[in-house]
Amino acid sequence: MARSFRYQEIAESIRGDVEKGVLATGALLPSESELSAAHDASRVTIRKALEQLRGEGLVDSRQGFGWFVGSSPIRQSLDSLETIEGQLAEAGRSSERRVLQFGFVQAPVEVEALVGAEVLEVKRLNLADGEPFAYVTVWCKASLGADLSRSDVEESTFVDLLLDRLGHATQVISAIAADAAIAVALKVDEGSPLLRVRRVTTDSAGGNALVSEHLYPARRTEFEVTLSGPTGEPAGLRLVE
Amino acid sequence: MARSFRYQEIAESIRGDVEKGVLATGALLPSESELSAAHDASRVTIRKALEQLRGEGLVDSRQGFGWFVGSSPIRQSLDSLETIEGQLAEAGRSSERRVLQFGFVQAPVEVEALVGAEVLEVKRLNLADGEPFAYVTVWCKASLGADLSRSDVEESTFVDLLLDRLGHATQVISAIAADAAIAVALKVDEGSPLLRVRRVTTDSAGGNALVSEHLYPARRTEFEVTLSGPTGEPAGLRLVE
DNA sequence: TATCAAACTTGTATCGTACAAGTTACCACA
DNA sequence: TGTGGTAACTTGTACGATACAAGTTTGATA
Repeated sequence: MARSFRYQEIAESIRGDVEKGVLATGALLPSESELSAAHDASRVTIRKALEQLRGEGLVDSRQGFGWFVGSSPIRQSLDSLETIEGQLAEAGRSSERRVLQFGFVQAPVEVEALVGAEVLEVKRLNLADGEPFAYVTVWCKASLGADLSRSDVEESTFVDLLLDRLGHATQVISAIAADAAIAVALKVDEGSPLLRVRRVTTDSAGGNALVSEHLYPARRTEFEVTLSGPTGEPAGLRLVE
Repeated sequence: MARSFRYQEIAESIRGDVEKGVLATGALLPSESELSAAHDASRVTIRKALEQLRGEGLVDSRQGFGWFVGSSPIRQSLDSLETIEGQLAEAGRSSERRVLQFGFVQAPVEVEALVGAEVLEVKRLNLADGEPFAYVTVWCKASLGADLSRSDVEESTFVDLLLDRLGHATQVISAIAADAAIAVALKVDEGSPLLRVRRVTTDSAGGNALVSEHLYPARRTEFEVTLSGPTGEPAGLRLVE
């Protein structure tokens, strides 16, 4: 299936050595030059393999010192967790998705500026184990929405449906109080806090394709962010239920 | 000061061409091969320069098509902004920090499990332009907190004070309703939604060092996340005021 | 007009080399 | 005996060349 590259094979080989060998954290690996000779590959390729394993938390290195077995097996599992999107899709697949509204409408002002005046508006309630989990509104650019049916959006996520036509996304996480209609749908008290995620997804050409708003009951939902260093970039972002 | 590399010089040169040239978004750049010949550098170096400019949002590319002037000048400034931590530190430096409580106390149960029974507890109100901006509680492991004075934490952030002794961090973003005491401090109505960030920061050895809770008025604060692809990892996470 | 192939483009894997910068071990000298 | 300098390692990174995969455009041909 997936083409196998030299550096991936080497990464697997090293992973095997590390896992079956003494797995004492801190144990030193052979130097890049030695690995290079042993696997008959250039140092560049060896590094690529090692950095992949570093990404998984299996090994780490210090300049001038060497590569050693990683110290924190907890981070390892944390980092390999899926992102929000993956988890949302997963939750969506394994649970009920109830479409509350489906049709072309005049876009709200703040949406019109992004994807045009006429949009496909879909309001959807996601349930997990029978309990309402998220209240989602998607405004989809008319040209993209033209091919979609109500049962399409009931069965799959927008991301799945349009995967190859979408680019990157920007999310804004905020909190609001539940209004009456949403409180009923999500089975929470009116005025209780909700996590709100507003997302703008671009199409492959760079224009805006989707605007969506996701509302989660705060009592049942949290976002978890892992930062690689005290001042570093987030290494992963996931939805915690 | 900063050593100048070939690819950085080339990036500057291309940036100049793009900015003074026709800045119509979508305008095509010379191909990598042509740039390679023009600057007498290998394609690898040209690519590195172009990818740096892509990181700034100035240019973008499509496989088989070419490099063109970036389409979204807004994203440009967005992406170059600092991460949450940087912004928090920035906000802290340029504004008032009022210490409400400082002392060693018995840790709350959920904190005790992470950093031990006795902790340095600091409650702090951050203000920007005289307005309360965040209500922060930090529980610091006793061994680390022993060296800190009240004026230390009033003048600097914990991250600044302990920078070289801290490792990575995990954040959880959630929403809660304001209780009476916090509503007064943040000048919001009791029961109004707050964004809550709970963070566990490890020390360099991998153990837990700090537990903190940051509360932001939801009406004034949001978190923004940029995703590199529809199902990709978050490329950046920042605090939007 | 519709289709297919050729000639572009970027994307990525691989080889090589050179040098900067951090770490360790050892040897000479006070 | 201790101390300092240096040599010999290590990783980190810049740069070069090449090969091929894969997407896009263009033009020739049926």
